[in-house]
Amino acid sequence: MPYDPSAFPPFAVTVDLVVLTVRNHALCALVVRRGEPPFQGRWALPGGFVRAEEDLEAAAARELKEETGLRSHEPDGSDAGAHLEQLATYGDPQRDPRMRVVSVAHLVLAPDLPAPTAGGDARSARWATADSLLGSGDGMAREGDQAVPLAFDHDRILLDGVERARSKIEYSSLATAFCPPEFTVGELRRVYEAVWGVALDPRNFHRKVTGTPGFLVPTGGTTTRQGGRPAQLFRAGGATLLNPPMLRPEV
Amino acid sequence: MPYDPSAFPPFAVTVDLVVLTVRNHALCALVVRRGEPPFQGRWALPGGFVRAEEDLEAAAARELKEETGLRSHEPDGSDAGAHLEQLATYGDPQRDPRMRVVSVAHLVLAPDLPAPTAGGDARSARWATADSLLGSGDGMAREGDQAVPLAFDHDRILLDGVERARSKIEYSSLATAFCPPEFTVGELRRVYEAVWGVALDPRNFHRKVTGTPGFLVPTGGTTTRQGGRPAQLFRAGGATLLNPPMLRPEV
DNA sequence: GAAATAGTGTCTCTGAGACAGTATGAC
DNA sequence: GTCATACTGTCTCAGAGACACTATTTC
Repeated sequence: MPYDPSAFPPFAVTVDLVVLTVRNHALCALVVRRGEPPFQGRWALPGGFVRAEEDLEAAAARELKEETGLRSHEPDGSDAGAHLEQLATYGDPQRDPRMRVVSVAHLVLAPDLPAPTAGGDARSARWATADSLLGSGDGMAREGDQAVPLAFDHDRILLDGVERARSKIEYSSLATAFCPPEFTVGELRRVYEAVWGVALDPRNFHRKVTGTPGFLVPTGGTTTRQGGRPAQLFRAGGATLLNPPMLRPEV
Repeated sequence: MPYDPSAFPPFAVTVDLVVLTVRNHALCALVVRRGEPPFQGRWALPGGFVRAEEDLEAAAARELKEETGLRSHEPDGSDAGAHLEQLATYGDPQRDPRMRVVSVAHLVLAPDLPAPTAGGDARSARWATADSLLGSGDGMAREGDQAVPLAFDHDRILLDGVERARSKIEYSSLATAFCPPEFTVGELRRVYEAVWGVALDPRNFHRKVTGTPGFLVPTGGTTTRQGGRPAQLFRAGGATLLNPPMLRPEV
């Protein structure tokens, strides 16, 4: 097939967002209720069309802002914005019943937030635990007792996003993206426990994270917001790749 | 922006391929010479348009077949095809000077092959070492003594593909995708050495790979094609994730 | 015989996990 | 005081890396 720009099939390109946070010791994802067909009334991942002169990452950052008010991280690392990275691209010809849509999914990791602000085209938005959305592996989202799958192929996209997050906090410092700017070792441990769904030994965890160079930087302050003995406050250090990595138990 | 399929910007969607192999103890990538503008006469990654009713992975497999004659791996793992996986998607509005093109890059890992068959729209195709294409980090492809960058943003795509391959053989059994169906421990070690650009201790490597469950399965045969004492032949075992992982030195 | 590659044994050091014990707050 | 959490120390075991040594081929 010659590379002929005048004869290409028409595609729509969208971005979809897997926005994850940790709330109440559980990994949660942001879902919005669809206001129009297809899948009207069903829950879906936030997202929308890429504009004609817009980069993919810019489109993802714009949708994130519109749906949650969150800013994404600046490349210089200067702000407290959420982490945003490209996840994967989904282009099954049948994934949207109306037309050919290729969606570039992005993964967003954010600290715990107030209730989401439903903006733009979303009738409503909410945080749902990843477990309830992914069900027992049957791809059904639980709403009350009713099992309803997410719209389009968003179950698959969410699963890929959750798995990316679970593996990436092993060898990178990304778990700090789920924490506020200052946090304790115990709070960071609860992030790992929520994302992996396991219990970790607090003593070994403490020794490990404080001993990994560049992971945590003490800020000097302390807090007792978890009760018990005051805990040192830390912020994320400059390291992005952890060496040695954090190991997920029972792999 | 409402999800309105009748008002979307026009996009072209392509697949580009980072096809890697190991030849003469060096990691090599497949490049094709462009026959038309833009970037006429320059080297580029193989690729082409996604067809109207074609899945992204199917388009990548089709382009691979057209440009190299290689079949990609069937999902049931029954054949000896090359490994193919999605890499990332590149959609800078300026990446193609003619129009808005979003390219879904795929990574292909293949055993050493005869000279590539230039098919379809490629004037010619060749294997070039990753080092020569990536230069000293300056993004220039060497041809003789002349430094010529790859077309479009293919330098960036190639770099991402090489980095994916380098990291993925650490924790998966994908290094066997560079080997013929039956291979020796020494041949597998030379794959790691070529991809990582390091020297590994043959004795520790042997103990490690033969001790990792599910990585290698002895076929019973032996070969002396490397000279010296006859070496056992192995084929890839069922394991895809290695536990414990192979560790890249000096990280 | 020399040279080359394959494969085993053994030592040391690092780090993960188990878990005892101490420190410091709220009540 | 009790309770909860933070933090430190110590033990054991697995595995990575260094490297001596043996095995089996070609020349």
